[in-house]
Amino acid sequence: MATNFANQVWKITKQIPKGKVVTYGQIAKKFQISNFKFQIDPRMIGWMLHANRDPKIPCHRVVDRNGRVADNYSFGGWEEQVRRLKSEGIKFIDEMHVDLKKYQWSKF
DNA sequence: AAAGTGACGCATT
DNA sequence: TAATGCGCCACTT
Repeated sequence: MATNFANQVWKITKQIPKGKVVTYGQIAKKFQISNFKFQIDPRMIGWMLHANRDPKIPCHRVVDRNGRVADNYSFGGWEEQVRRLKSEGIKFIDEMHVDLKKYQWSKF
């Protein structure tokens, strides 16, 4: 940990505004247009967050491209992730899907 | 030091 | 429309 790559992931994740979400693909894409010469896979993004499970990082604001939360969420399962998102004002289409049209952070 | 593992995404079948 | 396969690289053991 504390690799350059991990730091970037965390940095980006921390920048996600409250009440917004981003997809793994978005983050991966950002690496492509950034300094990174490597081709970054969406998998690695989630992998980093899961492997490090740092409480300081709002990883509940990261969902997949369908707006679905991670079923293997580290801090108490996906229901905990849903609970956190709801407490930020995010509404859910169904039990596990957020409304990406409304809440996706498109600042990238 | 090497191998296994993985919160995804896209193209193809 | 749903299911399957592959790509890709850091992290853990």
